[in-house]
Amino acid sequence: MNIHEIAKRAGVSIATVSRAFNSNSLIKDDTRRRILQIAEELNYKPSPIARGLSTRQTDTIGVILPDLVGEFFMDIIHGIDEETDKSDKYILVSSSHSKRNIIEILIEFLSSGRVDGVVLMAPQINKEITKLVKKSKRPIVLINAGKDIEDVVNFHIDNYQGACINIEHLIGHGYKNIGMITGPAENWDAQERYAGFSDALEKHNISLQPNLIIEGDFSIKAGFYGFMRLMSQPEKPDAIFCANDMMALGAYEAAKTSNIQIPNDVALTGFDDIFLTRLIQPRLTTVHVPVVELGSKAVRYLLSMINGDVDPNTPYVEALSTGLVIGGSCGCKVNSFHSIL
Amino acid sequence: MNIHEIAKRAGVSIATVSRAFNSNSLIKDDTRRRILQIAEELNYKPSPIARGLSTRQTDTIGVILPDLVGEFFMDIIHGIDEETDKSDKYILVSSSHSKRNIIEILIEFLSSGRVDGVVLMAPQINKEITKLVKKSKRPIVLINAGKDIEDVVNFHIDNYQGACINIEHLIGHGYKNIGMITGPAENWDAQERYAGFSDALEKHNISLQPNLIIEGDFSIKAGFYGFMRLMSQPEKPDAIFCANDMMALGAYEAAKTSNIQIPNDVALTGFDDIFLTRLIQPRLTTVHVPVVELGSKAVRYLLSMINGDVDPNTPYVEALSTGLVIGGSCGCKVNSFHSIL
DNA sequence: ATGAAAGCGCTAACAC
DNA sequence: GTGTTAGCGCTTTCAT
Repeated sequence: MNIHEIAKRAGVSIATVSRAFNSNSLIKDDTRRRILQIAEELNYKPSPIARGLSTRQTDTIGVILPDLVGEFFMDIIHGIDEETDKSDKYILVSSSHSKRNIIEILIEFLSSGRVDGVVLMAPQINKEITKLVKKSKRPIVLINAGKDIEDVVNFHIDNYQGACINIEHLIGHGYKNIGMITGPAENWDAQERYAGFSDALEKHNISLQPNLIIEGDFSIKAGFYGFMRLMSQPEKPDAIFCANDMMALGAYEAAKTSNIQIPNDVALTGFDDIFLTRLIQPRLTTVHVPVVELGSKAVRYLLSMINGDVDPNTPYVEALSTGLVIGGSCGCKVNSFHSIL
Repeated sequence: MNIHEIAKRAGVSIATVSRAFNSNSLIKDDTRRRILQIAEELNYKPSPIARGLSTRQTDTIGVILPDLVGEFFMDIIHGIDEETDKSDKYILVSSSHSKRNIIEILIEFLSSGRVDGVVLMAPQINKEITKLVKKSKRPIVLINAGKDIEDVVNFHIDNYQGACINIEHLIGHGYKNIGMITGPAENWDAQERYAGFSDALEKHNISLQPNLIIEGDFSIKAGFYGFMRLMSQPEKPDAIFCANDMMALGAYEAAKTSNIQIPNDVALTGFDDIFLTRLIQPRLTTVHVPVVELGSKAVRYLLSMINGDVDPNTPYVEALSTGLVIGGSCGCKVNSFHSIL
């Protein structure tokens, strides 16, 4: 069942059939209806592949992620799917978890004509990638590329602001000796969260005590041992900010092991708002990160680059701001239990 | 940069260039090398779109899922991605979460020539879907379609067996009054898990006590209230099998609320092996479900249907068997803590 | 072993 | 308004 068949049955040329499906052209309303009618009966839809060959448009968006495990990536995909769904676009998902590396996938996507544009998230955006992005014919939107990447289109979470509100909340509680278990030094999110922490303290004239800063790696384990070390010092912190929720969970375990009460003995906050934090007692006070929205905003922007609503060559950076989820771990009185039922 | 350009530079016809890239044809090894060499230098790759128009092959697999949130779906995608990656195939992911329904997506995928085959998971496979599947020109593999769906290709988790080993383990501990919080009656997984529970009891001559069976809906809430009801009866269970881990978590909360000790006062087991179960104390004894493998096995089979290694019209059903993850909640002595660090 | 040419199904000038 | 026709980039008979 192809365009010729429909043309024959409708007694028109294939061009007319094509016009009937590409609404904008000039074609008598009557003929269009008749053609669409016939097509409907024969269950005919123009082939996107063939159309793609002609128009260089495939109606599909490439999504490249560093990995495919974990809430974060799932939420990104979810956000993208929600948005592409509305515009009848499809998503081609690829991750660089194993042998294939990001660059290769990106090049393949771009040069093959498989996709009209790409949403790209890489563990770290380097020179090579930015060069590729800038000289690409197809639009590309980066996700979480780091806020220093400014000459491209980049949507990212405002980690700095998230850390600030987190710390200011702790300061509001009156804590003075605020410690932090950071993320890995080379990680950009981690750096921003640390910067927010440090600046928030400074802003409120609270001295940052180096011995209350411990470098972690975002793992439960790091949270566990980080907490242990912090609490076994002579000068203990009265509050600890964990750079992510996983480490906060490790800290909870450590607290339980050492019989330390949260928040009475020490307050605790996290970052990410993963599902798990709702289930522990007291519920963790953490920073909500709008990941689904990150995905949908990024792809919405990509779509408007594709259809020409915004100039693909104009750099654009948007930071999605975060919010604080209040649990009991910071010292607030909340009934965390109701939230899960 | 297209095939003509390469042909011109290599001083051959486009047919020869095409042959050079489609290894099987007969072409002088020398010419092939020269052509490939030139293509390499010019960074040329044949367009999959154009090739698709000719061959009706797109090297992409459609993946249709009921939703995109949650560990389960992520793991499925992960498994599929791992496998398609190896074969240089791409995956087009779509979910039917919102307005688009499964049938529409399926039809679109199949009729549009966008994909070479489909991995399909629907909340429930009905007559309409099976009909579509059977008359489809492109191969389709179902996931978790229910074990009664036998005239198609279907990979599913062996829920029955999982429930059996779970219950037999409890029986091994010596429990006699084993209760269950089931899943929703209309859910197929739930039915199988209940059947495994019931048959395991019967097999070991333990009477099933109707008042120890409570219907839940897989939610934390259902687990909470189910546990409460079970434990407030005159004849309490000495062990409770929750049809999924989420309900088990609810049960943990209920136990904590009511000051009931697990496993001393009552043993508890779950099903699914979600990440969370590793973090609670005592760690939950649950059934590990090989979801990643489910995805990769399904797509591997699909790929061999596509390349003709197996007959696409021969029905095939495979049940992936599950394993028991021993935590402390069933009464076993384990140091559950080490497992997370 | 290689080339010529006819598609694959559609779009988009251009012509009428 | 509608038809004709030349591509889009590739594969694949059929010749040679």
